[in-house]
Amino acid sequence: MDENKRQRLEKAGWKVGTVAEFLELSPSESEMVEFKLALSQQFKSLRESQKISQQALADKMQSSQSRVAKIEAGDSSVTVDLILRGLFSMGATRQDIAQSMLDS
Amino acid sequence: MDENKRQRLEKAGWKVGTVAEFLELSPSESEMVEFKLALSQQFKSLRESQKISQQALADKMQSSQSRVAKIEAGDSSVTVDLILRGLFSMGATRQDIAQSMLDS
DNA sequence: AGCTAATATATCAGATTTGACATATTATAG
DNA sequence: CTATAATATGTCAAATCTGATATATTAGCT
Repeated sequence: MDENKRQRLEKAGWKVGTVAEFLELSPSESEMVEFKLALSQQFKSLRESQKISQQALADKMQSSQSRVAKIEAGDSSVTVDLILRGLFSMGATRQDIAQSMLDS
Repeated sequence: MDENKRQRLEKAGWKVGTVAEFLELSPSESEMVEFKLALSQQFKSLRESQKISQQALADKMQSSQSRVAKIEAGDSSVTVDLILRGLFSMGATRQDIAQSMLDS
């Protein structure tokens, strides 16, 4: 956001800041959120590249379609463990995951 | 394990196989275990390199000394999320973690 | 338009994980 | 050896996460 816009918004009574500030996340909490989001995105693109439905993937990873949808939606009720389980179930390797973390 | 030893052990009535086979882990489960172990090790060496006690780290990451010990012991009751929380609390970056995953 | 597969969203009981705590064991220093 | 700090291990109630289920919404097709 440019400085002009920020000043206009603040003059109009809006609190302006980062998402992390708004949610009152500590630095390490922010990192966690970003990390999880990066994994979610890798998860979604990997599934799409394999052209399988959420249901098919759910079966493969022994979960449910709704959980897969939540993973891809970045739902806060999803753990990194579950996302990783999915990635590995799709055949991703440790290297794939590390590489994608470096890229994103 | 070399083939000779395997044959001797099997003759003696021992089941011989990988840890994964013994624990009846699917390939993706094995990957998860390895992944977690790699993170645990990074966690432990990072803490030791920073020369802080488990208790001090527990305070920093808002956990408890016993949980930190369990993380470093590779206890199965520990999630990747918790390990990551610790790593980020110690100042590790996404890049640090990815890099260490590639190395290990 | 309709039809249908795919995806999203909400809820919840059961399962798992957590921090806290107690206590045991192991280092490390004097 | 004896303190004592650090680490390990076990337990458990409370918090969190999960798969299942139902249902809503969207996408793709004729």
